[in-house]
Amino acid sequence: MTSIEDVARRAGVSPITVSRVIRNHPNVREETRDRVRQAVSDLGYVPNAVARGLKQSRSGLIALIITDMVDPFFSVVAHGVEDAVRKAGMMLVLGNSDDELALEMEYLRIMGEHRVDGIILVPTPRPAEFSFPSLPASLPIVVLDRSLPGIAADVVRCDTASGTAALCRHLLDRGRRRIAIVGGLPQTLTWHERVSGYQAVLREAGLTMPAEFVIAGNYKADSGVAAVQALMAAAERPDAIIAANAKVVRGVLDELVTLGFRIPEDVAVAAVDDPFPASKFWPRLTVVEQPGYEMGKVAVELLLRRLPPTSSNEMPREVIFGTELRIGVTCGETLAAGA
Amino acid sequence: MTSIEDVARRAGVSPITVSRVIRNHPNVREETRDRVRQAVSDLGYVPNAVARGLKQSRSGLIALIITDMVDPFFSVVAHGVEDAVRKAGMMLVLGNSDDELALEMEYLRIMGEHRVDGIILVPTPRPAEFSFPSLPASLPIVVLDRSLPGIAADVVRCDTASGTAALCRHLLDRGRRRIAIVGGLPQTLTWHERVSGYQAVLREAGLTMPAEFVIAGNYKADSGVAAVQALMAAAERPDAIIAANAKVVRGVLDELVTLGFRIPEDVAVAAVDDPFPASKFWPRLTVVEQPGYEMGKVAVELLLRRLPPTSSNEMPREVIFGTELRIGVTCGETLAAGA
DNA sequence: ACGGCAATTGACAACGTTGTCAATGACGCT
DNA sequence: AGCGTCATTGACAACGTTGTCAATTGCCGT
Repeated sequence: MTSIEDVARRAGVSPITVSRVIRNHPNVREETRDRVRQAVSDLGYVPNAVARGLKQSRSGLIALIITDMVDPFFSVVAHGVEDAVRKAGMMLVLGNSDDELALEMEYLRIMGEHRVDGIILVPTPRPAEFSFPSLPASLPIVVLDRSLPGIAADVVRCDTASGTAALCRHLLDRGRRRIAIVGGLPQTLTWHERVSGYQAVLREAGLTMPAEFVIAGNYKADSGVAAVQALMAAAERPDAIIAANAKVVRGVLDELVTLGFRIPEDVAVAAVDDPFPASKFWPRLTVVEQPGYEMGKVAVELLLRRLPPTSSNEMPREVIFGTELRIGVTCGETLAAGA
Repeated sequence: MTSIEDVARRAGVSPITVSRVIRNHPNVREETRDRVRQAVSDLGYVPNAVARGLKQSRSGLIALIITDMVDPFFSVVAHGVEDAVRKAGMMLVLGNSDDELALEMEYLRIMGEHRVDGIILVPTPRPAEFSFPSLPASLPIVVLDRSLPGIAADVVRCDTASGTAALCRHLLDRGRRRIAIVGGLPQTLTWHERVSGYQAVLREAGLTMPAEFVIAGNYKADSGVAAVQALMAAAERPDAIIAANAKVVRGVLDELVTLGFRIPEDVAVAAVDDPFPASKFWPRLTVVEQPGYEMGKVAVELLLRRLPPTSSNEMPREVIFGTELRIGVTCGETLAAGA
């Protein structure tokens, strides 16, 4: 591999001068600059960011660890992160934890070893006593979408409690009276929020649902399938189902169709996150949308503030976004009140 | 940052011995090994992969450059790549070119500078005379999904010609006689393939479509919207539309609904790629699916073969996958033959 | 002509790791 | 006892870059 020294030799200057030309330092004579540029191009020299990273103790890498890169929500988040990282002149390193703690730990370790300059993490739930792997001290972390108690980190998330509440109110408005909520991963902040939003609205409306109408899962399609099977096999069936995210709603819809139920005549379906984002689609689901792209972008901005040379030591900051209700056709016409 | 030397000092050994312990070299006495491990843990030492990378001339990074990370197909491809890369003990660096040549070039440059060990590239179309940016020599590249003439690289792609042909035949079977195909990016191999599959079947069936029934685009939703507007404003409307990918079909469906057309009564809709993968969904689109996950996985395998120490110098290899037709409800009942 | 200043260029060392080779000691074999 | 072999450990240098500081040059004003 040709190095800066080869270029220097060819241009008849010292390696340092080559380095200056590459980094556009002002103090190089125009003529020297040209000579170096010529040598660079003659030799096909490509600067070595690894060596530079070693010398400067900054790798130029930003890590993103998400739980499910195929989930439309996280895929949009990742896009927001990618754009912002690139605009900052850095590179994105992506890890998919699949909501497995061991994998997340593995990634944190590897990324620490690679000296990424910062980490954006969607943490998977962990036992309270669980300790963080040894990371390079002062490696800034931004927690995204969920919470991670005991770590002093900036947080970016979305108020899905009020979003779910809006969904729930919409269903009540449409005359639904037996509403279930399904599919979120227990011990995640996001599932907890969604359930509280749901419960708050029902309490407000003076309604009580059977405990079996709240069914946790794993935020994946099979949770939706299993939940529908359980719900529709019971004596008292729901007339509406709120799915906890875009993948769960897929399972819910699938299984309802498979079992022969009509949507929305028999059961209304709504979801947090849009399985088919930014589209009116046909036929359109009723959903609340989180601003995933923005969330990713802001996470990067928070991270960059913590980086040298401007590295700020402010208190951790929490940025909370709102959601947007998008009404589709899966919640049906108004039914006669009272189920 | 604590370094291997600090650990060595604390354990009363030389840095090399610490290095051996970390890398599990066999030739270290058990007692020494323990002492070093203790020191590592006492000091919270994290090995520096940047320094190691510099010394060994391998970064442990694999780069993936895709054209649209939010597209369901590429998002699944990326997942396949991520899994395989992790299992190989490396890290994934992700770039999104947005089908812009300048961005792709920028990424290739940065990734070259970072000395990634290999690149998986979905190339965006480029003028024939366009030259590749100067990359470190011998940096292996695998071309994914499309083609990149003039580069000796392994290729992984999918035979969407036959897939599109199957879709087209299915539509003919259902009685459709005026079939349009829309939305692919001109000059991409994939769009070219899809159009040829379509044309081959029509030729076979002795049918001729107006030239306006083939409408290129940019593989994004707005291509679908624009195509529908053009098609449905014409005197002779199609009775079926094949969308070139998952995002285009979204635009197609949206715009058809917006304009008041019924699916499939007025127009059948089919697509290459599933906007909502691995689901029976409701209501189900008729699509041909590409095995994105497998494609990503195989791309990594091809790349790894080219890496030291086993680095193979075999001729470039091309792996071509097949597609699977999944029949949904958007192609409707059989119509009377003859439009 | 001379001191002072800015522009330009370079020497040296260091970032943290590991490949190569050598040194040391222990052990078994003849 | 003398030899070779193996396990264990370390010294040195190098990977490619850049921060720090110093040296050189040219030019200005007085």
